[in-house]
Amino acid sequence: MVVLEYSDQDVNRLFRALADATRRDIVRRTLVADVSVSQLADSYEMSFAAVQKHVAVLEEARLVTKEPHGRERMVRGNPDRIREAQRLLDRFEDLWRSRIDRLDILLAEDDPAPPDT
Amino acid sequence: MVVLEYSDQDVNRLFRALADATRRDIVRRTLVADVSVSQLADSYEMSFAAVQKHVAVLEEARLVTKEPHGRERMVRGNPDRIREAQRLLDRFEDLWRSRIDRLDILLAEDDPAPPDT
DNA sequence: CTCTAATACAACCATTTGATTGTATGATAT
DNA sequence: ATATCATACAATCAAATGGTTGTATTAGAG
Repeated sequence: MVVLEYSDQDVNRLFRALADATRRDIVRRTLVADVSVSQLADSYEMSFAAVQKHVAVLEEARLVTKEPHGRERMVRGNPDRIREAQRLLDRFEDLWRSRIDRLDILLAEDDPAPPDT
Repeated sequence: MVVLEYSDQDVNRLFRALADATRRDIVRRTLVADVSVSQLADSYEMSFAAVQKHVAVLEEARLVTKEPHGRERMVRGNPDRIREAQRLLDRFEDLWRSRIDRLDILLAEDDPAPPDT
């Protein structure tokens, strides 16, 4: 099994990009269907340039890709990157479970019968 | 089934807290075992106050809790909150899948036989 | 009781972030 | 050919972030 490794910077960018409501909304919309930057800009109460920057942050985080289509850029959500984020969180859960497991072993050891007699 | 709702602010804090390598490391360590703030501070190349602030950010995000134990505060990772983050990401995946499903329906409709004759 | 270790908290500072406006460029439609 | 729409990008700015040092408080050790 291939365990992909991520740099701290990379993971920082990923979670940072998700830490903004407008950006999360952009990701949602572009997972459902391809949308141009200007279509996105129409939806939010901020300047075109501001939306453009949010898209750029998402692109750096690889949560979306942009594809030129004539004079507009279609923004496409990247489901793989969402899954990568999920896998990163899975590792945290694994740590927690390993703690519980070790605790169980300890309890099993000194409660009913001493092990390995 | 209960669908919990989160405010944008709450989700922002959650992902923001995860967007820092030191903080992620603190979460990992405190999921594995309870650790005091000063024990944590010893591990990182920064001041005690800086580590204290990171713990505060994690606490605000509810990724850890602090429990007084004598003169020290034990920091404990909160696995439930990790799971909440995972569930938020699941919803993004759901959107993607719904897109695929709709696409499949479209393809099924006009390819082999027209539906509903 | 006194000293010290662990924490809390305020003030400060540099950098980053999230937004703005303005200007430039490229593709389309008329 | 030209006007316009979609985008890119620079400069600017206020607020938030991530770090520092210094001071105060509190609990435990000697």
